[in-house]
Parts: sequence; C-alpha cells; structure tokens
Amino acid sequence: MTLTSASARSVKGEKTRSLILEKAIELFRQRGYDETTMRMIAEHAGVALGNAYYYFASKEHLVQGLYEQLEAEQMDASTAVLAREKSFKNRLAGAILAELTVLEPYHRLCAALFKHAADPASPLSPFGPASEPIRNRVITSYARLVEGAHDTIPQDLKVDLPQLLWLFKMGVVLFWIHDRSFGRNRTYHLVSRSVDIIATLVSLMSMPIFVPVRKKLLKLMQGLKANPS
Amino acid sequence: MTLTSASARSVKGEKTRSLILEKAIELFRQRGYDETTMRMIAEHAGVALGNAYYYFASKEHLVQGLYEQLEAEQMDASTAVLAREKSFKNRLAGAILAELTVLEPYHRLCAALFKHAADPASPLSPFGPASEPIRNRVITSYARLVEGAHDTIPQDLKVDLPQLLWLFKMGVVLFWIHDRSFGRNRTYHLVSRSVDIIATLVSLMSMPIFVPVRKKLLKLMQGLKANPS
DNA sequence: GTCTATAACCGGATAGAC
DNA sequence: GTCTATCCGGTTATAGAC
Repeated sequence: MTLTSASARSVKGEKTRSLILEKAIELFRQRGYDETTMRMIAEHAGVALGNAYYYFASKEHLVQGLYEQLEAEQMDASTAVLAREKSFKNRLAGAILAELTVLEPYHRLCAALFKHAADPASPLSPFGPASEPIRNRVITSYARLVEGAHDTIPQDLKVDLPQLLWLFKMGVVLFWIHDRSFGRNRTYHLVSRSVDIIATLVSLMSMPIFVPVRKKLLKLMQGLKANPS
Repeated sequence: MTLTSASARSVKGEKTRSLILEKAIELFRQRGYDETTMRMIAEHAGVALGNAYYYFASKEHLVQGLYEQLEAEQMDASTAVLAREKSFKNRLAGAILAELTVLEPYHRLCAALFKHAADPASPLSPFGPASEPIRNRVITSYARLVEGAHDTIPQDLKVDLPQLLWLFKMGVVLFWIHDRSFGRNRTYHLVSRSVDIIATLVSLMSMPIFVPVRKKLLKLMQGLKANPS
C-alpha cells in the first residue's frame, strides 16, 4: 500500500505548513503586515521562499489562518457574555465589546489587512463566497443573541435581525479600525450610544404602525438572498 | 526678473503633469488598475519612468484626479434630479441612482480601487482627513436634498440626516462594488427598497414617541464630531 | 532651482530542476 | 515537497540638463 508513505508525506507537509503559518502570524504581530516579507517568513520557518509559496498561494492566504483563530476567540468571548446578560441591549453591547477586546491586540494588523478584506476579488473579503462559512457562524451567534433575549421582539423581525446585527458589527469594526483616539474611546462611545438606539428601535418595532416597515424590511432581505450573487 | 522663466518652466511642468494624469486615467479605464504599470503610463505619456514619480508620489496619487472628476460628475447628475423631484423618497432614490449611473463605466476600476480606499493609512480613504473637502461637498449636497424635500421632517433630525445619508450612500456603493448581477439589478433593488424604508422611518420620526430616539441620535452624532479623530 | 533620464533596489510571485 | 534562479512592477537614488 502506498497509503502509508502518502500519509507520512502529508503529515510532514502538514508540519511544514503549520510551522510557516505560525511564524508568519508571529512576524505579522511583531512587525506588521507590510513590514513582514515572504522572505523573512520563509527564513524564520527554515524553508526556502518558493517552498512557502508551495503551501500558501499568496501572502494574503497566510492571513486566513489568523482570521479563523480570531473569529473563534471572538465567539468564545461573546458566548461568555451571552450566558450572563439577558436584556437585548446588554447582550448586544456586551457581545460587541467582548469581540472588540479580542481584536484589540491586533488593531494595527487589522487596519493593514482591511484593505485586502475590502477587495471584492480577494478571498479575504467578508462579503465574498470564500468567507461564507465564517460569516454564517457569526450570524448564527447573533441569532442566539436575539433568541436568548428576554425582550419582546416581533417574530418576523427576529428572522432578519441577526444579519442586520452582523452588518452593524462590520460597521463598528470599520469605525474601530479608523479610531486613533486614546483608549479607543470614540469606538466605545459609538457602541454604547448606537446599541441604545438600536434597542429602542427594536422595542418600538412591536407597535402596530411598524407592521408595514417590518414587511418591507423582510421583503428587502429576502430579495437580497434570492437573486444570485 | 526670473519670474518669466520660472513661470515658463512651471507651465511646461503643468503640461507634463496633466499629460501623465490623462494617459494614466485612459489606461486605467482600458486595462484596469493592476494591469496598468507605471512604466506603461510613462511610456504612453512619452516621459521616463522616474519623471512620472517626479509629478506623482505614487500610483495611488494618480487616482485622486479621477476621484475628483467623478465626484463633480456625480454632483451634477444628482443636482439635475433634485431640480425636478420634490418628495424626499424620490429625491433620495433619484440622486443615488443618478450617482451610480455616473460610476457605472468605472465599476471594474472602482472595485480595484476600493481596497486602497479602505486602508485608513491611504489618502484615498473616504473617511480620512485628506478627503474631507470632497466628503463635505457631498454631505452638503445631501443637505440640499433634505432641505428641498416637501416632506415633514423634524428639525433636529434634519441636522444629522445628511451625514447619515452619506453613510447610506457609502454602504450602497460597497454593495454595488460587490454586485456582479446582470444589469446591476441587485443594487437597484436594494436602493429602491431601502430608500422606501428610510423614507417611511423618516416620516414616522415626527411622532412624539420618537423624541427620545431623536435625542439619542443627536447626542451620538455630536459625540462623534466633538472628540478628536 | 526646475525638470528629466538612467540605473538600480526591493519584495511578491513563478518556473523548473532535483 | 523542496530548492535555486528569475521575472516583474512599484519605488528610490542620483546624476545631470535646462
């Protein structure tokens, strides 16, 4: 059987691969993205430049590992918050603040990476098909946030709210990336005030006058889902 | 007087400069941003590579001229719409659609440029200080959109609405950039439906129950303006 | 002091030998 | 699966021309 040697090879390959990724993340954190060269990464991992490209198609692809790691950490942090907070407002504010706390050590790096994320052609784009698994996981966690809230939320709104909150989170992160204020105070102000407004609007949404708005919202979101991307 | 020779030189320089810019935009449109090299631009303009860098600090700087040109065209297009539409809903939908129509021939280019715009460090970032003049012009045009609408809009909301609409426009453009649907249909659906919702919400905002929400919104926006960026 | 040209540098990416 | 050699393009250094 060639299976043994094949799997042996792939084990060795997996080792090299993770070593390269590990060193890359280490260097990205220490020196920033642009200041870290592929040659550096290869050297630190003890492999040739070309070999790094055998495992990772581009420098950007090296980042995806970091992305998934950060997403998992953010999920853990927000889950802990959701276990103790019961009001919609506190759940939303708490979850987002917890997520930002996870990202904080990577602020500089995130800013450098954001440009790649914004490129529709890049696999790192949070809106693209390649990041759908991550995106769905995050939206699901916002669905739990909504579902576990002790507030009165109209059933039809509950369907779309998780996606809208994900969008809101993206906006907050965009703001956070540009935020150069001391202690990231501007971002924290934005979060507390805008969450307050969102929570108030959500509670008002139960009123009868809002039925047409809710219907329109539902139709909008369904329309976006239906058509091909 | 050295003035004559000095100004003669600067006239010649200005000529070279605009020639390079013109050829750059031409090539960007024909071939896209990444596929256009600085060497190509220099060659088409009939100057040496280093000379292009004498006039433009980087490839990105060549884009800024295009930006301002597109902004002016968008302004003209939306102004024409505002002259004939009187309802807030039609003014908003019309203005945004007119602006998108201006951008349409540059869709591919805009997508390629967006990654640079998203980088907080880039002067092309629509949120950065370098693009404040452009940003203010656009927000002012949205203020005219609001001011000229025949709808009942609470006075305090009128203050912030232009900036919020600018933000909405940015979101629409982001969606449009990612939109690969035939005839950009997904974007047009998004615009018509979301403008409908915004208009409905704005009209509801006159109701007394919304006073607290409006106050919170005002405070949020003022807080963002107050703190240093 | 304003402008132009040539020759490099640097880093991401690729080709192809082993 | 790993290496070496090379390409390619943005950017810079610098020498000199007007």
